[in-house]
Amino acid sequence: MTRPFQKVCEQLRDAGLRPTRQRMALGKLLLEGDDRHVTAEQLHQEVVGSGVQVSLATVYNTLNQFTGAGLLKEIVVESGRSYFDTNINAHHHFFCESTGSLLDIDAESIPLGTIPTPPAGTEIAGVEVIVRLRATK
Amino acid sequence: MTRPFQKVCEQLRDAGLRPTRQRMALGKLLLEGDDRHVTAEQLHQEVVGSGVQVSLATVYNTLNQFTGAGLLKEIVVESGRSYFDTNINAHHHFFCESTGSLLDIDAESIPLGTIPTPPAGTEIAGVEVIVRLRATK
DNA sequence: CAAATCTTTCGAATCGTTCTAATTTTCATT
DNA sequence: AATGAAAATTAGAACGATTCGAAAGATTTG
Repeated sequence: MTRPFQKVCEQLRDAGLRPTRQRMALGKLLLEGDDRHVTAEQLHQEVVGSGVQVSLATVYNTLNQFTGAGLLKEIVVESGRSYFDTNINAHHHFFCESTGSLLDIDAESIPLGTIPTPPAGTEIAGVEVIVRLRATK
Repeated sequence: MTRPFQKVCEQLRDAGLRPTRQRMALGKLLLEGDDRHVTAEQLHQEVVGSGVQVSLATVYNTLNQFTGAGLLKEIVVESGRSYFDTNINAHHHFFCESTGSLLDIDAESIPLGTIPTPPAGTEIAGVEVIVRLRATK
């Protein structure tokens, strides 16, 4: 690849987001490479550690914009803390409360029967399974 | 029933919690009657409205103690807000993001296949399914 | 019934996150 | 390349949900 970050740049443009330095830096961390689960705080430390000056507010803004654009998924497993998942395919999670770590489970690994009909006036937006783990003694 | 709140009182004692005025007031609201989904803030307004002076901190403490004792289940569906469910049987939820309302789904209504084996050193503490709803236009 | 201990309580502090308003950057047009 | 307008970034304040620590209260023991 001659232009290594062209893909990230295009993803941003396609989402209607200008490829600013800050967004590119975050995009490189999030949109390339393996699937990850990050918190805003973690990501902020990481991007600053990589030498790019980005405020925490911008990290939050960007995570929310990426999520709105469908580039990320927000995962809520603990009150008071959000995780963002770079795997945007339908899938589920193991969540270990003692370590705070998330692990993907392929959607096919947990076959779901028919979901009951939702209340009138609503439709299903998504189904997520959280398998909570505890450490064995 | 001659002593209407004896049952609540016993539940508290069985859980190793002293039946204080505040806990009894909250217990009456939560442990009798139909299944409910409450936030700490909602419950606080309700108990104060019923004429019993209880601080919000005590509502939080009590909700956490009840949850620890298995009298309640904590449901996390939105970052920054916890719901507490008086239905402690295994079951799942519809969650409507636009109204913030939770609705129980019986465990049997969503048959789950075999759950993948959890990572070494951990065991499954619980499996919860959240069916996210959006309003139909 | 006083001392010692353990529990409960609530105001204040803390946490993660969002808002605000001023500054800086980006980008289309010249 | 310079211009201007729109969009993005920032530090810090503000916010809501939750937890903490010191003090008050209850219970047990001698």
